[in-house]
Amino acid sequence: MAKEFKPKARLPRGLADRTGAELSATRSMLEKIRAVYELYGFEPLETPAFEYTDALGKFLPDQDRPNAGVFSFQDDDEQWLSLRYDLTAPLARYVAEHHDALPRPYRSYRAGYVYRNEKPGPGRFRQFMQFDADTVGAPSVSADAEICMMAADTLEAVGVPRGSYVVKVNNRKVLDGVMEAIGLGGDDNAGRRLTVLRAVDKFDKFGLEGVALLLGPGRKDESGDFTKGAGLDARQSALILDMLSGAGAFRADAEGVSIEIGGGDIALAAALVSNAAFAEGMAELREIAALLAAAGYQDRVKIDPSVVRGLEYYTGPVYEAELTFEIKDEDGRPVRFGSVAGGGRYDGLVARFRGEKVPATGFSIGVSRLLAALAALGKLDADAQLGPVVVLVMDKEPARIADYMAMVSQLRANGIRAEMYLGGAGMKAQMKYADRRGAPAVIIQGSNEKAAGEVQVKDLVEGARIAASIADNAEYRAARPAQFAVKESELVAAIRDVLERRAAPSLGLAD
RNA sequence: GCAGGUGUAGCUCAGUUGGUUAGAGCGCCGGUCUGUGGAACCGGAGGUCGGUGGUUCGAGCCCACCCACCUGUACCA
Repeated sequence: MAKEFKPKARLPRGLADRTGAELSATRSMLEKIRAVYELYGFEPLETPAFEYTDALGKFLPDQDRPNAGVFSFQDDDEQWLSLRYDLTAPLARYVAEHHDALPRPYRSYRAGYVYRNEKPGPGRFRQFMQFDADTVGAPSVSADAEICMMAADTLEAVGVPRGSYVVKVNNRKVLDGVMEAIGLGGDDNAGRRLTVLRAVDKFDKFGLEGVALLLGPGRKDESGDFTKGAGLDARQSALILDMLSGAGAFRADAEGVSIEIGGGDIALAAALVSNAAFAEGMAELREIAALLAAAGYQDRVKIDPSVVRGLEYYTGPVYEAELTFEIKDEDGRPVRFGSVAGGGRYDGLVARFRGEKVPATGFSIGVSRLLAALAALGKLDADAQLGPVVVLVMDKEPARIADYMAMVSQLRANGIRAEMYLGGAGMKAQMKYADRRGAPAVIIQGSNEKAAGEVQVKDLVEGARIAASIADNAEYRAARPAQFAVKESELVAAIRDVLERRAAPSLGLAD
Protein backbone atom coordinates (compact mmCIF):
# COMPACT_ATOMS: atom_id res chain seq x y z
CA MET A 1 0.00 0.00 0.00
CA ALA A 2 1.34 3.37 -0.95
CA LYS A 3 2.24 5.81 1.75
CA GLU A 4 -0.31 8.56 2.12
CA PHE A 5 1.05 11.79 0.70
CA LYS A 6 0.92 14.54 3.28
CA PRO A 7 1.93 17.97 1.95
CA LYS A 8 3.74 20.22 4.35
CA ALA A 9 1.72 23.32 5.17
CA ARG A 10 4.13 26.04 4.22
CA LEU A 11 4.46 29.25 2.26
CA PRO A 12 7.14 29.94 -0.35
CA ARG A 13 9.79 32.29 0.98
CA GLY A 14 9.36 35.97 0.41
CA LEU A 15 5.58 35.68 0.59
CA ALA A 16 3.40 36.52 3.55
CA ASP A 17 -0.09 35.90 4.83
CA ARG A 18 -1.73 39.03 6.11
CA THR A 19 -4.25 39.28 8.90
CA GLY A 20 -6.48 41.73 10.73
CA ALA A 21 -4.36 44.57 12.02
CA GLU A 22 -1.97 44.58 9.06
CA LEU A 23 -4.80 44.51 6.55
CA SER A 24 -6.58 47.42 8.10
CA ALA A 25 -3.31 49.35 8.33
CA THR A 26 -2.75 48.69 4.62
CA ARG A 27 -6.26 49.75 3.73
CA SER A 28 -5.87 52.90 5.75
CA MET A 29 -2.53 53.74 4.11
CA LEU A 30 -3.87 53.14 0.59
CA GLU A 31 -6.78 55.42 1.29
CA LYS A 32 -4.49 58.22 2.48
CA ILE A 33 -2.23 57.90 -0.54
CA ARG A 34 -5.21 57.82 -2.88
CA ALA A 35 -6.57 61.01 -1.36
CA VAL A 36 -3.32 62.87 -2.08
CA TYR A 37 -3.12 61.58 -5.66
CA GLU A 38 -6.72 62.55 -6.32
CA LEU A 39 -6.05 65.99 -4.90
CA TYR A 40 -3.27 66.42 -7.42
CA GLY A 41 -5.67 65.58 -10.23
CA PHE A 42 -4.67 62.01 -11.04
CA GLU A 43 -7.31 59.48 -12.04
CA PRO A 44 -7.46 55.76 -11.29
CA LEU A 45 -6.43 53.01 -13.68
CA GLU A 46 -6.09 49.31 -12.90
CA THR A 47 -4.25 46.81 -15.06
CA PRO A 48 -4.04 43.02 -14.59
CA ALA A 49 -1.41 41.17 -12.59
CA PHE A 50 0.24 39.59 -15.62
CA GLU A 51 0.96 40.55 -19.20
CA TYR A 52 2.69 39.21 -22.26
CA THR A 53 6.33 39.03 -21.36
CA ASP A 54 7.49 41.12 -24.30
CA ALA A 55 5.00 43.85 -23.38
CA LEU A 56 6.76 44.14 -20.03
CA GLY A 57 10.05 44.70 -21.79
CA LYS A 58 11.40 41.20 -21.36
CA PHE A 59 12.85 39.21 -24.17
CA LEU A 60 12.89 35.48 -24.18
CA PRO A 61 15.83 33.63 -25.54
CA ASP A 62 15.36 29.95 -26.30
CA GLN A 63 15.34 28.59 -22.79
CA ASP A 64 12.82 27.18 -20.37
CA ARG A 65 13.46 29.86 -17.84
CA PRO A 66 13.10 33.41 -19.04
CA ASN A 67 15.10 36.21 -17.52
CA ALA A 68 15.63 35.81 -13.83
CA GLY A 69 13.87 38.37 -11.71
CA VAL A 70 10.39 37.82 -13.09
CA PHE A 71 7.95 34.97 -12.68
CA SER A 72 6.96 33.69 -16.11
CA PHE A 73 4.89 30.89 -17.59
CA GLN A 74 3.51 29.84 -20.96
CA ASP A 75 -0.07 30.18 -22.10
CA ASP A 76 -1.98 27.46 -24.02
CA ASP A 77 -0.73 28.96 -27.27
CA GLU A 78 2.83 28.84 -25.95
CA GLN A 79 3.15 32.61 -25.70
CA TRP A 80 5.13 33.70 -22.66
CA LEU A 81 3.37 35.57 -19.89
CA SER A 82 4.96 37.24 -16.86
CA LEU A 83 3.72 38.51 -13.55
CA ARG A 84 4.23 42.26 -13.49
CA TYR A 85 7.37 43.35 -11.66
CA ASP A 86 6.29 46.99 -11.44
CA LEU A 87 3.29 49.11 -12.41
CA THR A 88 5.11 51.34 -14.88
CA ALA A 89 5.64 48.88 -17.72
CA PRO A 90 1.95 47.87 -17.75
CA LEU A 91 1.00 51.56 -17.80
CA ALA A 92 3.22 52.09 -20.82
CA ARG A 93 1.46 49.18 -22.53
CA TYR A 94 -1.95 50.63 -21.68
CA VAL A 95 -1.07 54.11 -22.92
CA ALA A 96 0.37 52.74 -26.14
CA GLU A 97 -2.73 50.62 -26.69
CA HIS A 98 -5.21 53.45 -26.05
CA HIS A 99 -3.04 56.33 -27.07
CA ASP A 100 -5.49 58.18 -29.26
CA ALA A 101 -8.39 57.94 -26.83
CA LEU A 102 -6.55 59.35 -23.81
CA PRO A 103 -6.31 62.99 -22.85
CA ARG A 104 -2.74 64.23 -22.94
CA PRO A 105 -1.07 64.73 -20.62
CA TYR A 106 -2.62 61.60 -19.15
CA ARG A 107 -2.42 61.62 -15.35
CA SER A 108 -3.24 58.34 -13.63
CA TYR A 109 -2.62 56.33 -10.47
CA ARG A 110 -2.87 52.67 -9.52
CA ALA A 111 -2.11 50.36 -6.63
CA GLY A 112 -1.45 46.67 -6.72
CA TYR A 113 0.79 43.77 -5.95
CA VAL A 114 3.90 43.29 -8.04
CA TYR A 115 6.13 40.22 -8.13
CA ARG A 116 9.88 39.80 -8.23
CA ASN A 117 11.76 36.57 -8.38
CA GLU A 118 14.62 37.67 -6.16
CA LYS A 119 16.11 36.78 -2.83
CA PRO A 120 13.89 38.21 -0.11
CA GLY A 121 15.20 40.08 2.91
CA PRO A 122 14.14 42.63 5.51
CA GLY A 123 11.72 44.96 3.76
CA ARG A 124 12.11 42.92 0.59
CA PHE A 125 9.36 40.59 -0.52
CA ARG A 126 8.58 38.57 -3.61
CA GLN A 127 5.04 39.88 -3.64
CA PHE A 128 4.64 43.46 -2.51
CA MET A 129 2.35 46.37 -3.04
CA GLN A 130 3.16 49.52 -4.92
CA PHE A 131 1.13 52.67 -5.40
CA ASP A 132 2.09 54.60 -8.53
CA ALA A 133 1.26 57.93 -10.07
CA ASP A 134 2.41 58.92 -13.56
CA THR A 135 2.09 61.80 -15.96
CA VAL A 136 2.34 60.66 -19.56
CA GLY A 137 2.75 63.15 -22.40
CA ALA A 138 4.39 65.98 -20.45
CA PRO A 139 7.92 66.76 -21.66
CA SER A 140 8.63 69.58 -19.22
CA VAL A 141 10.44 69.11 -15.92
CA SER A 142 7.50 70.83 -14.23
CA ALA A 143 5.92 67.38 -14.28
CA ASP A 144 8.97 65.97 -12.51
CA ALA A 145 8.96 68.73 -9.93
CA GLU A 146 5.28 68.15 -9.27
CA ILE A 147 5.84 64.43 -8.74
CA CYS A 148 8.54 65.19 -6.17
CA MET A 149 6.25 67.53 -4.28
CA MET A 150 3.50 64.97 -4.33
CA ALA A 151 5.90 62.33 -3.00
CA ALA A 152 6.66 64.57 -0.03
CA ASP A 153 2.99 65.33 0.59
CA THR A 154 2.11 61.65 0.40
CA LEU A 155 4.73 60.56 2.91
CA GLU A 156 3.47 63.14 5.36
CA ALA A 157 -0.12 62.06 4.74
CA VAL A 158 0.65 58.47 5.74
CA GLY A 159 2.27 59.56 8.98
CA VAL A 160 5.94 60.20 8.25
CA PRO A 161 6.70 63.54 9.93
CA ARG A 162 8.48 66.28 8.04
CA GLY A 163 12.18 65.90 8.70
CA SER A 164 11.94 62.11 8.99
CA TYR A 165 12.20 61.59 5.26
CA VAL A 166 13.94 63.11 2.28
CA VAL A 167 13.12 63.02 -1.40
CA LYS A 168 16.34 63.01 -3.40
CA VAL A 169 16.54 64.11 -7.02
CA ASN A 170 19.22 63.56 -9.60
CA ASN A 171 19.37 63.42 -13.38
CA ARG A 172 20.58 60.54 -15.49
CA LYS A 173 21.90 63.03 -18.03
CA VAL A 174 24.28 64.43 -15.41
CA LEU A 175 25.59 60.96 -14.70
CA ASP A 176 25.90 60.26 -18.42
CA GLY A 177 27.90 63.48 -18.81
CA VAL A 178 30.24 62.55 -15.99
CA MET A 179 30.84 59.15 -17.60
CA GLU A 180 31.73 60.76 -20.88
CA ALA A 181 34.02 63.28 -19.20
CA ILE A 182 36.08 60.56 -17.54
CA GLY A 183 36.36 58.72 -20.84
CA LEU A 184 33.74 56.05 -20.32
CA GLY A 185 31.52 57.12 -23.20
CA GLY A 186 30.55 54.86 -26.08
CA ASP A 187 29.22 51.35 -26.40
CA ASP A 188 32.56 49.73 -25.60
CA ASN A 189 32.41 51.05 -22.06
CA ALA A 190 28.79 50.14 -21.30
CA GLY A 191 29.86 47.42 -18.87
CA ARG A 192 32.19 49.65 -16.93
CA ARG A 193 29.63 52.46 -16.86
CA LEU A 194 27.22 50.05 -15.25
CA THR A 195 29.79 49.09 -12.63
CA VAL A 196 30.48 52.74 -11.91
CA LEU A 197 26.78 53.59 -11.61
CA ARG A 198 26.24 50.67 -9.26
CA ALA A 199 29.14 51.87 -7.15
CA VAL A 200 27.68 55.39 -7.03
CA ASP A 201 24.32 53.93 -6.02
CA LYS A 202 25.99 52.37 -2.98
CA PHE A 203 27.05 55.74 -1.58
CA ASP A 204 24.57 55.86 1.30
CA LYS A 205 25.20 52.20 2.05
CA PHE A 206 28.99 52.10 2.10
CA GLY A 207 29.98 55.77 2.31
CA LEU A 208 32.74 57.52 0.41
CA GLU A 209 35.43 54.95 1.29
CA GLY A 210 33.28 52.04 0.15
CA VAL A 211 32.46 53.73 -3.15
CA ALA A 212 36.15 54.56 -3.64
CA LEU A 213 37.00 50.86 -3.32
CA LEU A 214 34.26 49.85 -5.74
CA LEU A 215 35.35 52.46 -8.27
CA GLY A 216 38.92 51.27 -7.98
CA PRO A 217 40.14 47.74 -7.21
CA GLY A 218 37.13 46.29 -5.38
CA ARG A 219 35.74 45.76 -1.92
CA LYS A 220 35.57 42.97 0.64
CA ASP A 221 32.39 42.50 2.69
CA GLU A 222 32.10 41.42 6.33
CA SER A 223 32.15 37.76 5.52
CA GLY A 224 35.32 38.21 3.50
CA ASP A 225 33.66 37.90 0.12
CA PHE A 226 35.19 40.10 -2.55
CA THR A 227 33.36 42.35 -5.03
CA LYS A 228 35.34 43.33 -8.09
CA GLY A 229 35.59 47.09 -8.73
CA ALA A 230 35.39 49.25 -11.84
CA GLY A 231 39.13 49.70 -12.08
CA LEU A 232 39.11 53.48 -12.50
CA ASP A 233 42.33 55.42 -12.00
CA ALA A 234 42.76 58.00 -9.27
CA ARG A 235 41.80 60.99 -11.46
CA GLN A 236 38.61 59.38 -12.66
CA SER A 237 37.61 58.24 -9.18
CA ALA A 238 38.37 61.64 -7.72
CA LEU A 239 35.91 63.42 -9.97
CA ILE A 240 33.10 61.06 -9.02
CA LEU A 241 33.97 61.11 -5.35
CA ASP A 242 34.10 64.90 -5.39
CA MET A 243 30.70 64.91 -7.00
CA LEU A 244 29.31 62.64 -4.28
CA SER A 245 30.83 64.50 -1.38
CA GLY A 246 29.99 67.90 -2.84
CA ALA A 247 33.46 68.98 -1.79
CA GLY A 248 35.24 69.49 -5.07
CA ALA A 249 34.41 70.13 -8.67
CA PHE A 250 30.70 69.49 -8.46
CA ARG A 251 28.22 71.10 -6.18
CA ALA A 252 24.50 70.47 -6.08
CA ASP A 253 21.98 71.31 -3.43
CA ALA A 254 18.53 72.78 -3.07
CA GLU A 255 19.83 76.34 -3.13
CA GLY A 256 21.36 75.80 -6.50
CA VAL A 257 23.28 73.51 -8.73
CA SER A 258 26.76 74.62 -9.64
CA ILE A 259 30.21 73.57 -10.66
CA GLU A 260 33.36 74.94 -9.12
CA ILE A 261 36.26 74.45 -11.44
CA GLY A 262 39.63 74.16 -9.79
CA GLY A 263 38.66 72.02 -6.82
CA GLY A 264 39.68 68.86 -8.61
CA ASP A 265 41.37 67.93 -11.84
CA ILE A 266 41.15 70.94 -14.15
CA ALA A 267 41.23 69.01 -17.42
CA LEU A 268 38.46 66.68 -16.34
CA ALA A 269 36.38 69.53 -14.94
CA ALA A 270 36.70 71.36 -18.24
CA ALA A 271 35.61 68.24 -20.14
CA LEU A 272 32.63 68.01 -17.84
CA VAL A 273 31.57 71.62 -18.31
CA SER A 274 31.70 71.34 -22.08
CA ASN A 275 29.70 68.10 -22.12
CA ALA A 276 26.27 68.50 -23.70
CA ALA A 277 24.41 65.86 -21.71
CA PHE A 278 25.86 67.20 -18.48
CA ALA A 279 24.86 70.77 -19.32
CA GLU A 280 21.33 69.71 -20.20
CA GLY A 281 20.98 67.63 -17.07
CA MET A 282 22.29 70.44 -14.91
CA ALA A 283 19.88 72.91 -16.49
CA GLU A 284 16.99 70.56 -15.76
CA LEU A 285 18.08 70.12 -12.18
CA ARG A 286 18.36 73.90 -11.73
CA GLU A 287 14.86 74.32 -13.07
CA ILE A 288 13.50 71.62 -10.78
CA ALA A 289 15.29 73.16 -7.82
CA ALA A 290 13.82 76.56 -8.65
CA LEU A 291 10.30 75.17 -8.96
CA LEU A 292 10.64 73.31 -5.67
CA ALA A 293 11.97 76.39 -3.91
CA ALA A 294 9.16 78.55 -5.28
CA ALA A 295 6.63 76.09 -3.86
CA GLY A 296 8.41 75.93 -0.52
CA TYR A 297 9.63 72.31 -0.82
CA GLN A 298 13.37 73.02 -0.70
CA ASP A 299 13.78 71.42 2.73
CA ARG A 300 11.87 68.28 1.79
CA VAL A 301 13.25 67.60 -1.66
CA LYS A 302 17.01 67.71 -2.21
CA ILE A 303 19.22 67.51 -5.24
CA ASP A 304 21.55 64.59 -4.58
CA PRO A 305 24.16 63.41 -7.08
CA SER A 306 24.33 59.89 -5.62
CA VAL A 307 20.83 58.87 -6.74
CA VAL A 308 21.03 56.41 -9.63
CA ARG A 309 17.82 54.31 -9.54
CA GLY A 310 16.99 51.61 -12.03
CA LEU A 311 19.57 51.20 -14.67
CA GLU A 312 17.53 50.71 -17.79
CA TYR A 313 14.53 52.79 -18.71
CA TYR A 314 15.05 56.12 -16.97
CA THR A 315 16.11 58.90 -19.29
CA GLY A 316 16.18 62.10 -17.26
CA PRO A 317 15.36 63.17 -13.71
CA VAL A 318 15.23 60.35 -11.15
CA TYR A 319 13.89 60.54 -7.61
CA GLU A 320 13.99 58.44 -4.53
CA ALA A 321 12.41 58.87 -1.10
CA GLU A 322 14.12 57.60 2.02
CA LEU A 323 13.28 57.53 5.67
CA THR A 324 15.98 59.27 7.66
CA PHE A 325 15.46 57.65 11.04
CA GLU A 326 17.01 54.41 12.15
CA ILE A 327 14.90 51.28 12.07
CA LYS A 328 15.68 48.35 14.32
CA ASP A 329 14.61 44.74 14.02
CA GLU A 330 13.29 42.55 16.86
CA ASP A 331 16.81 41.93 18.11
CA GLY A 332 17.59 45.64 18.23
CA ARG A 333 19.92 45.59 15.26
CA PRO A 334 19.63 48.41 12.76
CA VAL A 335 17.90 47.44 9.54
CA ARG A 336 18.59 48.94 6.15
CA PHE A 337 15.25 49.27 4.42
CA GLY A 338 16.26 50.99 1.23
CA SER A 339 14.08 53.58 -0.41
CA VAL A 340 10.36 53.63 0.27
CA ALA A 341 9.48 55.34 -2.99
CA GLY A 342 11.20 56.06 -6.24
CA GLY A 343 10.69 57.04 -9.80
CA GLY A 344 11.84 59.10 -12.70
CA ARG A 345 11.39 60.12 -16.29
CA TYR A 346 11.04 57.37 -18.86
CA ASP A 347 10.65 59.02 -22.24
CA GLY A 348 11.40 55.83 -24.14
CA LEU A 349 9.01 53.29 -22.60
CA VAL A 350 5.89 54.04 -24.63
CA ALA A 351 8.01 54.54 -27.74
CA ARG A 352 8.81 50.81 -27.58
CA PHE A 353 5.27 50.16 -28.80
CA ARG A 354 4.84 53.19 -31.05
CA GLY A 355 7.36 54.84 -33.27
CA GLU A 356 6.80 58.25 -31.79
CA LYS A 357 8.38 59.35 -28.55
CA VAL A 358 5.97 59.84 -25.64
CA PRO A 359 7.53 61.64 -22.68
CA ALA A 360 6.47 60.33 -19.28
CA THR A 361 7.42 60.63 -15.66
CA GLY A 362 6.13 58.96 -12.56
CA PHE A 363 6.89 57.45 -9.22
CA SER A 364 5.99 54.53 -7.06
CA ILE A 365 5.49 54.16 -3.35
CA GLY A 366 6.57 50.85 -1.91
CA VAL A 367 3.50 50.36 0.25
CA SER A 368 4.63 47.06 1.74
CA ARG A 369 8.07 48.37 2.57
CA LEU A 370 6.74 51.63 3.98
CA LEU A 371 4.29 49.66 6.09
CA ALA A 372 7.06 47.39 7.32
CA ALA A 373 9.22 50.39 8.17
CA LEU A 374 6.46 52.16 10.06
CA ALA A 375 5.59 48.93 11.86
CA ALA A 376 9.20 48.40 12.90
CA LEU A 377 9.16 51.95 14.18
CA GLY A 378 5.99 51.41 16.18
CA LYS A 379 4.17 53.95 14.05
CA LEU A 380 1.44 51.44 13.38
CA ASP A 381 -1.13 50.84 16.03
CA ALA A 382 -0.59 47.20 16.91
CA ASP A 383 -3.78 46.82 18.95
CA ALA A 384 -5.88 43.91 17.86
CA GLN A 385 -9.19 44.81 16.40
CA LEU A 386 -12.09 44.77 18.85
CA GLY A 387 -13.86 41.49 18.24
CA PRO A 388 -17.53 40.68 18.01
CA VAL A 389 -19.88 40.30 20.93
CA VAL A 390 -20.12 36.57 21.55
CA VAL A 391 -23.33 34.89 22.60
CA LEU A 392 -22.44 31.78 24.58
CA VAL A 393 -24.30 28.56 24.00
CA MET A 394 -25.39 27.14 27.35
CA ASP A 395 -27.94 24.70 26.11
CA LYS A 396 -27.93 22.89 22.82
CA GLU A 397 -31.62 22.26 22.34
CA PRO A 398 -32.86 23.60 18.99
CA ALA A 399 -35.29 25.97 20.67
CA ARG A 400 -32.50 27.59 22.70
CA ILE A 401 -30.18 27.80 19.69
CA ALA A 402 -32.97 29.72 17.95
CA ASP A 403 -33.11 32.07 20.96
CA TYR A 404 -29.36 32.67 20.79
CA MET A 405 -29.48 33.32 17.09
CA ALA A 406 -32.33 35.75 17.59
CA MET A 407 -30.18 37.70 20.06
CA VAL A 408 -27.35 37.81 17.54
CA SER A 409 -29.70 39.01 14.81
CA GLN A 410 -31.05 41.71 17.07
CA LEU A 411 -27.54 42.97 17.81
CA ARG A 412 -26.58 42.91 14.14
CA ALA A 413 -29.76 44.76 13.20
CA ASN A 414 -28.52 47.47 15.54
CA GLY A 415 -25.13 47.62 13.88
CA ILE A 416 -23.26 45.69 16.58
CA ARG A 417 -20.78 43.00 15.48
CA ALA A 418 -22.01 39.79 17.04
CA GLU A 419 -21.88 36.04 16.69
CA MET A 420 -23.13 32.94 18.40
CA TYR A 421 -20.46 30.50 19.56
CA LEU A 422 -20.42 27.79 16.91
CA GLY A 423 -17.96 25.35 18.44
CA GLY A 424 -18.77 22.34 20.51
CA ALA A 425 -16.95 23.11 23.73
CA GLY A 426 -18.07 23.90 27.23
CA MET A 427 -18.48 27.25 28.86
CA LYS A 428 -14.93 27.67 30.04
CA ALA A 429 -13.64 27.13 26.52
CA GLN A 430 -16.28 29.47 25.18
CA MET A 431 -15.02 32.19 27.51
CA LYS A 432 -11.48 31.55 26.28
CA TYR A 433 -12.69 31.76 22.71
CA ALA A 434 -14.33 35.13 23.37
CA ASP A 435 -11.15 36.33 25.06
CA ARG A 436 -9.00 35.28 22.14
CA ARG A 437 -11.30 36.93 19.64
CA GLY A 438 -10.95 40.19 21.51
CA ALA A 439 -14.66 40.24 22.27
CA PRO A 440 -15.71 43.28 24.28
CA ALA A 441 -18.52 41.30 25.94
CA VAL A 442 -20.25 37.97 26.12
CA ILE A 443 -23.93 37.24 26.58
CA ILE A 444 -24.99 34.34 28.76
CA GLN A 445 -28.49 32.95 29.03
CA GLY A 446 -28.99 29.61 30.70
CA SER A 447 -32.30 28.16 31.81
CA ASN A 448 -32.39 30.26 35.03
CA GLU A 449 -32.01 33.51 33.15
CA LYS A 450 -34.44 32.42 30.49
CA ALA A 451 -37.08 31.70 33.11
CA ALA A 452 -36.57 35.17 34.58
CA GLY A 453 -36.69 36.87 31.19
CA GLU A 454 -33.11 38.08 31.64
CA VAL A 455 -29.68 37.74 30.12
CA GLN A 456 -26.26 38.00 31.73
CA VAL A 457 -23.90 40.47 30.12
CA LYS A 458 -20.21 40.26 30.94
CA ASP A 459 -17.84 43.10 30.11
CA LEU A 460 -14.63 41.24 29.30
CA VAL A 461 -12.25 44.19 29.32
CA GLU A 462 -13.47 45.50 32.65
CA GLY A 463 -13.65 41.94 33.95
CA ALA A 464 -10.00 41.31 33.15
CA ARG A 465 -9.03 44.49 34.94
CA ILE A 466 -10.90 43.52 38.12
CA ALA A 467 -9.67 39.94 37.97
CA ALA A 468 -6.08 41.10 38.30
CA SER A 469 -6.73 41.98 41.94
CA ILE A 470 -8.35 38.66 42.84
CA ALA A 471 -5.92 35.91 43.78
CA ASP A 472 -8.18 33.12 44.93
CA ASN A 473 -9.99 31.16 42.26
CA ALA A 474 -13.12 30.38 44.26
CA GLU A 475 -13.47 34.05 45.04
CA TYR A 476 -12.80 34.96 41.42
CA ARG A 477 -15.58 32.75 40.22
CA ALA A 478 -18.03 33.84 42.85
CA ALA A 479 -17.36 37.50 42.14
CA ARG A 480 -18.21 37.20 38.42
CA PRO A 481 -16.46 40.49 37.82
CA ALA A 482 -18.07 43.03 35.55
CA GLN A 483 -21.06 40.80 34.96
CA PHE A 484 -24.63 41.95 35.34
CA ALA A 485 -28.17 40.87 34.51
CA VAL A 486 -30.46 42.86 32.26
CA LYS A 487 -33.99 42.34 30.96
CA GLU A 488 -34.08 40.71 27.55
CA SER A 489 -35.63 43.88 26.16
CA GLU A 490 -32.66 45.95 27.35
CA LEU A 491 -29.97 43.79 25.82
CA VAL A 492 -29.06 46.13 22.97
CA ALA A 493 -28.87 49.16 25.24
CA ALA A 494 -26.70 47.29 27.75
CA ILE A 495 -24.27 46.15 25.07
CA ARG A 496 -24.10 49.68 23.69
CA ASP A 497 -23.10 50.92 27.15
CA VAL A 498 -20.29 48.38 27.32
CA LEU A 499 -19.05 49.27 23.84
CA GLU A 500 -19.10 52.97 24.59
CA ARG A 501 -16.83 52.46 27.54
CA ARG A 502 -14.57 50.53 25.20
CA ALA A 503 -13.95 53.00 22.40
CA ALA A 504 -12.53 50.83 19.63
CA PRO A 505 -8.78 51.28 19.27
CA SER A 506 -7.80 52.92 16.03
CA LEU A 507 -6.35 50.54 13.52
CA GLY A 508 -4.66 52.85 11.14
CA LEU A 509 -1.44 54.70 11.41
CA ALA A 510 -0.73 56.28 14.72
CA ASP A 511 -0.30 60.02 14.68
C1' G B 1 24.85 33.40 -7.39
C1' C B 2 29.15 34.11 -3.69
C1' A B 3 30.94 34.17 1.62
C1' G B 4 29.99 33.11 6.68
C1' G B 5 26.65 31.10 10.24
C1' U B 6 22.46 28.15 12.22
C1' G B 7 19.08 23.67 12.10
C1' U B 8 16.49 19.28 18.79
C1' A B 9 8.38 20.05 20.78
C1' G B 10 3.97 25.51 18.43
C1' C B 11 8.03 29.27 20.59
C1' U B 12 12.93 29.99 23.27
C1' C B 13 16.57 26.66 24.27
C1' A B 14 19.43 22.40 27.27
C1' G B 15 21.32 17.61 25.99
C1' U B 16 28.17 15.13 29.42
C1' U B 17 34.34 11.87 26.04
C1' G B 18 29.07 8.53 21.02
C1' G B 19 25.71 4.62 25.66
C1' U B 20 18.92 2.44 28.24
C1' U B 21 12.58 5.20 27.15
C1' A B 22 15.73 12.78 24.14
C1' G B 23 14.56 17.06 28.49
C1' A B 24 13.13 22.26 30.58
C1' G B 25 10.50 26.94 30.51
C1' C B 26 6.67 29.30 27.98
C1' G B 27 2.37 28.16 24.97
C1' C B 28 -1.75 24.58 24.04
C1' C B 29 -5.69 21.03 26.07
C1' G B 30 -7.94 19.18 30.54
C1' G B 31 -8.79 18.76 35.97
C1' U B 32 -9.08 20.98 40.97
C1' C B 33 -13.86 24.59 40.22
C1' U B 34 -20.77 19.51 38.17
C1' G B 35 -22.26 27.64 34.64
C1' U B 36 -17.34 31.86 33.80
C1' G B 37 -11.62 34.31 30.13
C1' G B 38 -7.01 35.74 34.86
C1' A B 39 -3.71 33.59 39.01
C1' A B 40 -2.16 28.94 41.65
C1' C B 41 -1.61 23.66 41.91
C1' C B 42 -2.05 18.89 39.34
C1' G B 43 -2.30 16.13 34.87
C1' G B 44 -2.12 15.44 29.40
C1' A B 45 -1.09 15.91 24.27
C1' G B 46 2.79 17.33 21.20
C1' G B 47 9.49 15.05 18.43
C1' U B 48 10.95 10.38 11.81
C1' C B 49 16.59 15.39 16.81
C1' G B 50 16.20 19.41 8.81
C1' G B 51 16.90 15.09 4.89
C1' U B 52 19.69 11.01 2.72
C1' G B 53 23.75 7.94 2.94
C1' G B 54 28.04 6.33 5.76
C1' U B 55 31.41 5.04 10.24
C1' U B 56 30.20 2.16 14.81
C1' C B 57 28.07 -3.28 18.90
C1' G B 58 25.51 1.49 19.49
C1' A B 59 24.67 8.26 16.41
C1' G B 60 20.83 14.12 18.47
C1' C B 61 26.40 14.04 19.00
C1' C B 62 31.47 11.73 14.21
C1' C B 63 31.98 11.90 8.36
C1' A B 64 29.96 13.06 3.25
C1' C B 65 26.32 15.07 0.22
C1' C B 66 21.67 17.59 -0.06
C1' C B 67 17.76 20.96 1.85
C1' A B 68 15.92 25.05 4.66
C1' C B 69 16.61 29.40 7.38
C1' C B 70 19.71 33.77 9.21
C1' U B 71 23.55 37.65 8.24
C1' G B 72 26.58 40.02 4.70
C1' U B 73 27.40 40.64 -0.46
C1' A B 74 25.88 40.43 -5.68
C1' C B 75 21.63 41.13 -8.80
C1' C B 76 17.10 44.01 -8.46
C1' A B 77 14.33 46.44 -15.76
